[in-house]
Amino acid sequence: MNKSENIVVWLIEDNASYRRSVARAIDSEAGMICGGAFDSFEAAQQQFESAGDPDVVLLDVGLPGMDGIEALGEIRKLHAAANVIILTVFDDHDKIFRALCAGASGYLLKTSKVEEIADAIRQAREGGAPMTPKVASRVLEFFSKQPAARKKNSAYDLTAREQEILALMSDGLIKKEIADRLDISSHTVSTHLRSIYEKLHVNTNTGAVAKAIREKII
Amino acid sequence: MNKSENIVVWLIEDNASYRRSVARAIDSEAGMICGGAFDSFEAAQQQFESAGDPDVVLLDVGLPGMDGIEALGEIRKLHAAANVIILTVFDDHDKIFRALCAGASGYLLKTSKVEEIADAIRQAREGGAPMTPKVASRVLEFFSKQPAARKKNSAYDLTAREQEILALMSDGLIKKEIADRLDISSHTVSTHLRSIYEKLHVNTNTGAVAKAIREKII
DNA sequence: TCGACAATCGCACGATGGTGTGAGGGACAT
DNA sequence: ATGTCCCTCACACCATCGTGCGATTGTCGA
Repeated sequence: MNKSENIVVWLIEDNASYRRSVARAIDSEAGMICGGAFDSFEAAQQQFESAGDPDVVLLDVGLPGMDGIEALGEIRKLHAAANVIILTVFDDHDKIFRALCAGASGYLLKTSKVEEIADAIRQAREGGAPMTPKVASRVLEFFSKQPAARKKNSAYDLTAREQEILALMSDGLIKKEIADRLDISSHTVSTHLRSIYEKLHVNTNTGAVAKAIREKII
Repeated sequence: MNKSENIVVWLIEDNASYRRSVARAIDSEAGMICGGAFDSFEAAQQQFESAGDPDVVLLDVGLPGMDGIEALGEIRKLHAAANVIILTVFDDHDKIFRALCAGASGYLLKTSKVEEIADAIRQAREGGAPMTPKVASRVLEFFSKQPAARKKNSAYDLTAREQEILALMSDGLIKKEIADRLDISSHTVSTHLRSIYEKLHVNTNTGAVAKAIREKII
């Protein structure tokens, strides 16, 4: 966050009048300030060093030039701490899905009232996921189409702790890191892994990870 | 929706005092009414015919008796039109994920203020997905771990040999076994793995295997 | 012809992992 | 109360791995 209490918001939007309108709405809101308004990602990019760091970026994914989703990826790389909220007219499944996968913190349609944008910015800073109802329903739809809500654990009878450790190892962590993360001894991790290997009928870390991911145990 | 303008809310929650507190908050809110407050799903079930139909159901997944997620499924079957909002103390990944897959319209933690519950009910009726920030961040996390978007499609530029070795390691083979299988020296396997790790930006065998499988490189 | 690169092989070091063996405490059901 | 899990921790031995530092081939395009 910023040293001041204000949330610094950047706006990347090619439509000049809409951009001004949103920028004004943000500035008139207490607790936040529009620190930059750009008509393309490239324009914003040049300011990333000179103009301080944004807390929140409002991004249109229908930008000319670079594809909006790629821009999102770039922003995330340049600025992992910033929350990126998509603000666009597109509500198709693919754009929404790709944006969320690329690390968007929220997804608003331009049908939203400008006053609601301020709320969304605050929500995003609190770890929330501000979404227009229409977008939210598509996200829920995605989950409800997920098959079977994941059955227990495919007959391997892993305990909760074992699954936890297996999951961490499948993220590439080594024993010591897992031990630190769970705040237990690395010897204990070894003991759990021993049980996991036995239950999965493998005898290497790679074998366990492969089986875990392939059979969707984790 | 109901013929009246009021949103009819049912509450299934075993803690009596919390139940009363929430019921009161709903009734005191304009535009909605608590049409039923039950301490278990079974109790609610008996009223499903006699007591009219709820528009929204607030459901605790930590109920005694039937598992909350199963109850959610039952409610969805008996009442496809109702929005079910989970209201619980549990914020673990598994419960959230299973609830959303089972068709929940929202997921609130009991740390929420009772006043926020009314907002959530309205959001749900508008097709939104009311979620406590903590829950929302877990949902986002889920998407950001989806490989779909970041697949520039094998943008990792692995050579054929590297892919071959990565595939074998993802089957649980160790270096020596891979060397034997390919009829090359284990040192050579080491060299290839070195390149693989560099290209995938990992530094452990498990990390490489996890990335390989999840991003469908192999 | 020359450089870039893939594929092969080697050695050595320290770090990490797998496994045998052992143990204590807590939760829970018979 | 007794036994059965689960989780926890410990030590030791050896295998395996990650990596820095080499090296020699062959292919392929510039």
